[in-house]
Amino acid sequence: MAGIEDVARLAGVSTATVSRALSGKDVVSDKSRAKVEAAALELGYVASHSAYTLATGRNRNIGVVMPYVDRWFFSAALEAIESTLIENGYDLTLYNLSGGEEQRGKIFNEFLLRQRVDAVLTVAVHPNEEELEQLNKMKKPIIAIGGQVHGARSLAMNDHDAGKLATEHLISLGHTRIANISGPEGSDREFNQANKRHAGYLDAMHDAGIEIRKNWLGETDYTSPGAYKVAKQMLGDPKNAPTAIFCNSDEMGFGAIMAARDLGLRVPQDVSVIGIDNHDMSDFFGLTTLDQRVREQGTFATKILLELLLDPTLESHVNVEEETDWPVDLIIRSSTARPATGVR
Amino acid sequence: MAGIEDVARLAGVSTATVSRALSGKDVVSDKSRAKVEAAALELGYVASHSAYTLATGRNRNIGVVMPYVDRWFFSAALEAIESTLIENGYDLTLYNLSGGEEQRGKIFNEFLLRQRVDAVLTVAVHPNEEELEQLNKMKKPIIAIGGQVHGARSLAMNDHDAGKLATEHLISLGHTRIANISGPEGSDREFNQANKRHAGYLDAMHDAGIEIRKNWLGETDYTSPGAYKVAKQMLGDPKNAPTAIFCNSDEMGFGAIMAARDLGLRVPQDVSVIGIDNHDMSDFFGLTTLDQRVREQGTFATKILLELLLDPTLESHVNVEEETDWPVDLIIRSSTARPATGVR
DNA sequence: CTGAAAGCGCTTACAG
DNA sequence: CTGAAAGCGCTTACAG
Repeated sequence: MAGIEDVARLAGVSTATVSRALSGKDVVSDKSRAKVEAAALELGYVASHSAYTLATGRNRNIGVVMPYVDRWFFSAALEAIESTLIENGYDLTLYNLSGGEEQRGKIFNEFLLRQRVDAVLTVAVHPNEEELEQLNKMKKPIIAIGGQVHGARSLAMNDHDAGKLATEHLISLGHTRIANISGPEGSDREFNQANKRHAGYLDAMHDAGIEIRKNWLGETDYTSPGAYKVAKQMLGDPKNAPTAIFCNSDEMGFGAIMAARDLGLRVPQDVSVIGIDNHDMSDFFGLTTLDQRVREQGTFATKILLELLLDPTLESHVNVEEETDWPVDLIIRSSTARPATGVR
Repeated sequence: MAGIEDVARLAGVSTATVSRALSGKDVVSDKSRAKVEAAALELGYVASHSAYTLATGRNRNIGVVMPYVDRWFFSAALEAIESTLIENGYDLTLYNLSGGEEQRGKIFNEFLLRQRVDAVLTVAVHPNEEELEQLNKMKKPIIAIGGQVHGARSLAMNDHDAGKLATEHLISLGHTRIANISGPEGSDREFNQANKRHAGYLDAMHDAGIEIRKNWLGETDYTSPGAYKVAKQMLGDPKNAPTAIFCNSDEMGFGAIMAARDLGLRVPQDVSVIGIDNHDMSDFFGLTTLDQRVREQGTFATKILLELLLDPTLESHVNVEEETDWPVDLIIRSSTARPATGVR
């Protein structure tokens, strides 16, 4: 590999001039610049990144931390983040927390401290105080999407309001027998959005003066098979079957739709189903949902981070608490409709 | 951030001793080691990575290149690769090619040449000769999964044989009216496994002496909605409807199953469906498939790469062509069965 | 077993 | 506009 010395020699200038000409952010005569560019091209010169980093303290690299990468929300966010970074000349170093506590500790106490990243973007990860402090000590800005982080910038939809809105959609259609399939409580790997969405459901029902029956409250993991099982139980109940189900996520919604079908119930004539996410498969299932535009969320957060890194006064406000509510769009498809009158 | 000098001062030794004690691969007296470790712990010292890299030429970082990250196969592979790397103290830098030719050029001609990665793992990406040569010039080993790469190590299932096996499963059940839904030809972003799987289907049919009708040959992108549309056309044909469909991927299989159901056909009584992948949702759909154990593939390839990097004689055989066939398992679920006799 | 010092390959005040 | 040189923070022959 050709080094800066080789280029300097071939161009007949000093390494300082090569550096200045190639970086473009310092004054160099047109003649020198041309010579340097020609030499660099001829030698196929690309500046060594570690030397650049050691000299400048800048990495042009962002660390992305997420609890999973093989689930839709996370991979979609990752795709958008990565594309935005590449466009801006940045690398992306991926850390996933799927390896349990030990792996998590390694990532926060070792990997992120090697000064390999200029900033950290977390997706639905809740760093604890100690972890946050580590990052703060290094003066690395952090931004979170998919959930709020205390003491840092974050960008997320309002889970409570989303749960409420989804439920209100069903109520406005005339449903009163509305169930909710919610997620597991307090997992370490994720924000507890399950409870918030569920709370929104409870509020909407309360505001509408609807009493909730016990069998309308389902809980399972965020998967289709989980929701399938729960929905079948709910819908098969001879006395208390709901006419509509609000699922905490679209993947759960798919399960509910399949459960209804397998019971011979028509969606939406017999059962309405609404989810949250706007998963890539939701259109295929005809699932009404709240679009949280996860890719845009990823792009937006990345751009904020990139701008932050350009700010020369960053030092003074590396991490400030700043919660931005990310708006959601209600997308009506073919899985929700007025309940059949008088039936069931 | 504390540097090596701070640790040396606190421990009362030279920086050389600190380096040796912490790396553990050189002889240091127990006493010195203890002092150094205590000092490092007290100061929260973590070696700067760029300095390490500049001094040693090693990055402890692997570049992973894939055409998508938000599709199941890729995100599942990524998850496995990342976990394996973290366990071994390596970072993962992600490059996705979704931004088109320009982005691809940037990645191969700039990012990968910054000497930021020790090796490259490609997933279903076919570097062209020029790209491969660049990588070779840098003496960076490359390993590919999800498709063969000429001039490098690769690990992939045999797409032709997989297509043949899937078709033979249907034939062995007694089907003769077997359709294939294949992928689009020659996409730049992927290996052309579509044609290979399709060729396997053709061979199996030929070997069994079954003549193929024109409407049994479907082609669409690798998605559920695409396959749904194609399958509906096939199954609705009053004269030539198949009794079984081999789909090039599981996601296509989901579409075919849904299409059959929407036509009032029962799976597998009226129509059998088989896919390839063993997608996370396949169990839920009851889809018979060929499991290509993508996560294991990712882990396996990563370990090969890691071992390669430990080999002191690597220089002499950085990239040699070495194609390993990755075995697949036929997983029979509830979407395939003998055709109903005499019906239709 | 240990330390002084060179060197990795850049960038950037500093001086001209 | 340009060059000589210091410096970024490590590792590792080399000598003792």
